[in-house]
Amino acid sequence: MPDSAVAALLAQGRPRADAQRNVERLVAATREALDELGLAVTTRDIAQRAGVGLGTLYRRVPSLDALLAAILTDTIDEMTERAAHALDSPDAWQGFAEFAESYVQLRASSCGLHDALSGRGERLDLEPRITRLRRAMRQLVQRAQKAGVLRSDLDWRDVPFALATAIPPGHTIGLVPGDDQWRRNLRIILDGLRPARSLAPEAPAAPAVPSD
Amino acid sequence: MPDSAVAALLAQGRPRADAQRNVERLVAATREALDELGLAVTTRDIAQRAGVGLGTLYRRVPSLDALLAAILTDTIDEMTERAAHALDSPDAWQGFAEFAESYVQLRASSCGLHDALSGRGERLDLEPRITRLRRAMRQLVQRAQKAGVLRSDLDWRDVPFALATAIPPGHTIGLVPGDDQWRRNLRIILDGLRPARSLAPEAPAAPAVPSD
DNA sequence: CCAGAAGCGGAACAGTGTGACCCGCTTGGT
DNA sequence: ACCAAGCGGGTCACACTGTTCCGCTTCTGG
Repeated sequence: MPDSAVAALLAQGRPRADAQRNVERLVAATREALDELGLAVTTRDIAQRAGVGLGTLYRRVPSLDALLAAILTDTIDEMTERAAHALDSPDAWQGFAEFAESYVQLRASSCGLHDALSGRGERLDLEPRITRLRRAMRQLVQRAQKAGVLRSDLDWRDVPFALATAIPPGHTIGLVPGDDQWRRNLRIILDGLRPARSLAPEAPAAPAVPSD
Repeated sequence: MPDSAVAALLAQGRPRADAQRNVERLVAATREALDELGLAVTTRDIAQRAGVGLGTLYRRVPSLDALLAAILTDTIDEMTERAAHALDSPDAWQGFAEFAESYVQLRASSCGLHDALSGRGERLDLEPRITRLRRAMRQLVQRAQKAGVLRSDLDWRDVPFALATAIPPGHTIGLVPGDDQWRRNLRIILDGLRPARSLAPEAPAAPAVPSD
């Protein structure tokens, strides 16, 4: 039930057909704007994307924050479900890695979710849902550590941090991240999370290449 | 000459002693506020920290942006100098790793620098200085790759991205990052950047631990 | 087809926070 | 002791926000 919060927010008797259509547009537009703009979305951003006036937005929705909170609640709950599902995987590493991929992908593709999970947006009161997600991720990480497929010299909390940081923070030193930069970062991070593999020799190659 | 831009901005004949003192306070306060608040600093933040009125700020400084740009220019130039210095290290990996550590540390400890290098703050026209830093980092990375001490299956640009992402973006799923979280992340990332070390067996341990 | 209720758009409002300016008072240096 | 240089912070103009309101339009049931 990944849409339950939004459904609850917009519950109403029997709206007119055009009103129903506008509500759907509004929700879609909000998701879109939230993805692109993060928690800095404004009512005008949303109304414009939906091709709708401000009055229409406020007809169905008590406030902007209530709308954002409902959408984010559903998104977070969906992540939690995925984490719980990953616990069922027979392979502890594969379960973890697959979850990590979809977790990072979702965070990378939605600034709004990223903002919410990064502690911005306390005004939305999402802590209870975030707590559920955190617990599920903890189980996933600790299972992998106990199975010996994830470094045990780390606190489990280091793993969520490492995953969260796979998302590029905008540009970097003038370089524009590709849409798949999160995947490239995640590859490095997942490699770094595997148990120490003979800790490569300090300097196996030539000491320095003065050329260039 | 890491203070040249600030010095140039504030150049003046022979200010009165109290005026000179206030300018110094102002610069120190701006650095501090920039570290804590990032590019969102306001004139009031700065004046208050300096224990000075707004009028005093505008006496010496043409605009807030000019002040921020001068300070950030000097900070970026200092990073560039460190990168250039690291190129002199006889050990390509050590030179790279040491630079990486101070680079990430500086970004982690100064929101303002992090903002600037993350592409926020185009209004400040820092591109020329950022370009110099980027070039220096490229040399450092490619030297390490040629020396065989850094994975060669990565584009050099992936490395700045990986380093930039070591900085935790605020909280994560409700967990508060410690002051040294960047160091923990960096450790994972640096391990992931070393050449493939026998790519650990897929699942060396028990398939799953249903306990917990 | 039509009446009237439901719905609509967007101008308007109130609040906040910003950078920048100015001017009556204070202070340092000669 | 004089007075220019310097100071503080009240003030202005503006940008932008969430929300409300109301005259007009559109849907729908009979």
